Amino acid sequence: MGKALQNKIRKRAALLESAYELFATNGFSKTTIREIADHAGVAKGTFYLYFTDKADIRDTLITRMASRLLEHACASMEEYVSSSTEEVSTADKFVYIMDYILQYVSADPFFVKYVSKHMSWGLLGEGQKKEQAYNPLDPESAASVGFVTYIRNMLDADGVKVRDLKVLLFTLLGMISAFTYDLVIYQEPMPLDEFKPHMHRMIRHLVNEAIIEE
Amino acid sequence: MGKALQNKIRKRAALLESAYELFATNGFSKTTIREIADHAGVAKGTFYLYFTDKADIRDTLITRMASRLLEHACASMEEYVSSSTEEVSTADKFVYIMDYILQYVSADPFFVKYVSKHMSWGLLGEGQKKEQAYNPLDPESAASVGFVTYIRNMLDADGVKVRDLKVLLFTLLGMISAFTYDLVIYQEPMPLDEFKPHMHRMIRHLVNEAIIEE
Amino acid sequence: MGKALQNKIRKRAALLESAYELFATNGFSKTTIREIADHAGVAKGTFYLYFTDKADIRDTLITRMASRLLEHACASMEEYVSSSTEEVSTADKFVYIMDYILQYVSADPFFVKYVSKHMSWGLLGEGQKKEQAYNPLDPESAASVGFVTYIRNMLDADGVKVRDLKVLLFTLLGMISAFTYDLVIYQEPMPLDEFKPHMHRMIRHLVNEAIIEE
Amino acid sequence: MGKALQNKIRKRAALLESAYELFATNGFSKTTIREIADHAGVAKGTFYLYFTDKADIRDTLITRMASRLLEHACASMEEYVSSSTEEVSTADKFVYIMDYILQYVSADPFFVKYVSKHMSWGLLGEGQKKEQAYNPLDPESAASVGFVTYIRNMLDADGVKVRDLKVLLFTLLGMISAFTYDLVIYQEPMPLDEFKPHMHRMIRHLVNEAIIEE
DNA sequence: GATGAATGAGTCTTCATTCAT
DNA sequence: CATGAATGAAGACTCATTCAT
Repeated sequence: MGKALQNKIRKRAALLESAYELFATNGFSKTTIREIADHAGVAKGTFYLYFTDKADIRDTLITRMASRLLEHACASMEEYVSSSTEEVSTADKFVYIMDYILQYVSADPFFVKYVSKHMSWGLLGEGQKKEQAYNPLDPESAASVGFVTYIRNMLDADGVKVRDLKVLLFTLLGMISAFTYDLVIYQEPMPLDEFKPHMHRMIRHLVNEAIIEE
Repeated sequence: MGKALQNKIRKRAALLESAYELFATNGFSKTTIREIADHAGVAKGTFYLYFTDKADIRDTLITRMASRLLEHACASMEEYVSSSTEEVSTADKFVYIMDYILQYVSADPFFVKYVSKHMSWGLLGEGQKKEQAYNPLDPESAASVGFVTYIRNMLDADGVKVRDLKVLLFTLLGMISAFTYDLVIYQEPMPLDEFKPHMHRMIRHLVNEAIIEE
Repeated sequence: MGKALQNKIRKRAALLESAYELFATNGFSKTTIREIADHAGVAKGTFYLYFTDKADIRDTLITRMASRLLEHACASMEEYVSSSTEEVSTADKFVYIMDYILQYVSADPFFVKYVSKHMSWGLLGEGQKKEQAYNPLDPESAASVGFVTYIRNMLDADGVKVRDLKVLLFTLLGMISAFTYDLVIYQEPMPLDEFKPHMHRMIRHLVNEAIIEE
Repeated sequence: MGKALQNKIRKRAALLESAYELFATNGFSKTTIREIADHAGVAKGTFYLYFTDKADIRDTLITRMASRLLEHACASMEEYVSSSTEEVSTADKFVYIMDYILQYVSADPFFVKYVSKHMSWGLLGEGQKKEQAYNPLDPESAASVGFVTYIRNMLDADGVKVRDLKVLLFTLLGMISAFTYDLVIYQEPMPLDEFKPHMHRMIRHLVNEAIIEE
C-alpha cells in the first residue's frame, strides 16, 4: 500500500516534470496530452487519473513553480545574510529576493512563458484557494508557510514595520512579473543587466517609503 | 477604385470589431474563425484576405487597443490640466494618466484579458516592429506619434528632466499591467478603490525620484 | 464455505440490482462498468468475476426481469380468478395477463427501455438457450417452469384447446412489446388508457379465434 | 449554384447509403464516422456538414427506409390488385401489404436490425415531427403523402369504414415489428414460412373485426 | 474579390479490460 | 478472492486553412 502510494507520487511527479519541459519548449497549446504521457513514461489514459485536464496540469505546475521559486529566493537570501560580514538592511533583503527571482525566472523558459504572467497575488496569498489545498500526492503541498507569512516574520525579527505589507509585496511581485517578459524575450527597453540597477533603486525607494517605523 | 478600398477598410474594421467582442466574451481559443466571420457579416474565407491567422488578428487588436488607450489617456489628461484652476505637477500628470489607464482597462473585459498582460514595451516602444508598419487599410496606423515621444515632449514643455524616461515608463506601465488582473478579476489583495491611494503614492514617489532637474 | 457462496450470491445480486437502476436511469451505453460496480459496493475488477461483459449483465437482467414479470402476471391472474365471484373465461384470463404486463411494463423505465423491445420468444421459449442454463449463483434460475408450460397447463385445466399455442403467445407478447414503447413514451397514437379497450377487444378476438375445442 | 446543390444532394445520399450498408453489416456502434465517410468517398469532417451526429444519420436512415418501405408495399399492392382477375377484399389488401413488409424486412439486415424495432407510430404518424420536416437536400422528403392518409383514401375508395383506423394500423405494424426479429434472426418459434399462414389468418380477423360498415 | 464547401490532421476524452498486489 | 491502478485502443468531434467556383 505504501509502495503503491509511492508509485502514484512518482507518476504524478513524472507527469508534472514532463509537462513542465514540454510547455517550456513547445508552448501550452502545441503540447498534446499524448506527448506529456509519452514523455513521462505512462499511458495516455493514466494522465487522466492524475489531472482532469490539460489546463489542470498547467495550473498545478504554475502554482508549484511559483511557490518553489519564492522558497528558494528566501532561502538564498537568508544564506546571503548569514554569510555577509556587513549589516544587511531590510531594503537590501528585498532587493536580494527580487533580484534572485528575476534571475531565476529569466533563466527558465517555463517561468518566462507562464509563471511570470501568472505570479499573481492569488498564488501567494494567505487566502485559502483550492489550488493550495493539501494533496496527499503532492509532497510539497504540506510544507510551505506562505510567502507573506515568511516576510511578515522576517520584518518582525528585524523590528521593522511597513505601512501595508500586502500592497508592498503585491507591487514588487507585480513589477517583476511585468519586467520579466519584455526584458528577457525582447531585451526591451534595454538589456537585463542594464536595467537591474534601475530596478534596485526603485525597489529600495518603494521599500523605504513603505517603512513607517524601525 | 476609392469605393472598393473603402469597402475593404470597412470589412477589415468589421472583422476587428467582431473579434474584439468575441475574444472578450469567450476568450481567444474558444473563439472560432467562423464565428468572427459570421459576426462580421463576411464569409469565412474572406477572413484570410485580411489576416493571416487567428493570432494575427489578436495581435493587431491588442496593438490598436493599447495605443488607442494611451492616446485617450493623454488627451484626457490634457483636458484635465487645461480645465484645472491650480497648477498640475508632473507627478500629478503621471498619476492622472495611470489612473485613467487603470480605470479604462478595468472596465473592459478585452483589456483585462488581453491588453493588460501585453501592454509591454514592445507595443509602445520607439522601435520599428512589423505590427506598427503603416497599413493602408488601417486609418489609425497613420496617426500616432507614439506614447514615448508624446511624454518626452510633455516633459520638455514642463522643463523637466528625468533620469531615464524609458525605465520610468516601462516601470509604470508594467505596474499597471501587473495590477489590473488581480485587482479586477479577483479583487485581490484588496478592492480596486482601496488600492488606488497606494498606487498614487507609489507613482508619485517613482516619478519624483526619477526627476533629476526641474 | 456456505458463507462464501452466500456472499457471492449477494454480490451478484447487488451488481444486477445496480445495473438495473443505472440502465433504467441513464441508459445502457451511458452507464459505465465503474458506475455499476461502485453503486453495488464492489471493485471494478470484481464485476468481471461475475459477468463477462456489459452486454452479459444486460441480457441476464432482461431475461430475469421478463420471466419475473410473467410469473407475477400469472400469479396475479390466479389471485384474481380465485377472488372473482363470476366465471372467468379463458379469453378473460389472457386479457388479464396482458393487461397486467402492459401496466407493469409501463410503470418501470427499465422495462420500457429494454424488456419491452426484447420480450421476444427467445427469452421465454421452451428452447435451451445458454441464458437459461442453471446458474448456482442465481436462485431464480432453478425455479421457473416456463411461461409456455404454465399456460399450457392452465388451458388443460380449463379443458380448452387452441390451434397453435406458440403462435398465439408469440403474437400476444409481440403485440405488447410493440405497443408499450409508443404508448408509454410518446402517448401515441393515443393515451394508454384510451387504447386499452381496443387492446382488450383484439386480444379476445385472437384468443377466441384460436380456440378450436372447449 | 444548381450544380453545387446537386453535388450536396449526391454527397448526402452517398453518406446515407454508406451508413446504411455499414450499419447493416457491422452494427451501429461498431461503425465509425471515419468508415462512413471513407466508404462514401468524402472526408471525415464532411460528414458533420450533413449530419450533426452518428445518431442523426441513423435516425434519418430509419425514417427514410421505413417510409420507403411503406410506399413500396402500397405500390406493390396496387399493382397486384390491378393485375388480379378476381376481386380483392380489403382484408386481402392488408394481408398483402403486411406480407410484403415482412418479406422485405426479413430480406434486409438493416431493416431487421433497426427499422423493425423502430417502425413505430411516431415515424408514420400524421403528426408533425421534426424528422419529417422538409429538407431541401432530401428529395424524398417532399413527396410522401403519409401511410395513414394513403390507407384512409384506399378505404374510402373501397367504401369501407373501420372502427378506429389508427388503432388498426398501429396494431398491424406493431405485430410486424414484433414478429420480424425473432422469426428472422432465431427462426423462433418457427420458420418464417410456417408462420405466415397464421399471420394471414390473424390479420384477416383483426381487419374484419375492425370493419364496421361496408 | 468573395465565397463557403471540403478537408483531415489533431484534439480531448472515455472505458472495457487486464493484472500485479 | 478482491482490488483498483494502469492501460491504450478507439472514438467523436473541431476547426484552421485551402481552393474551385
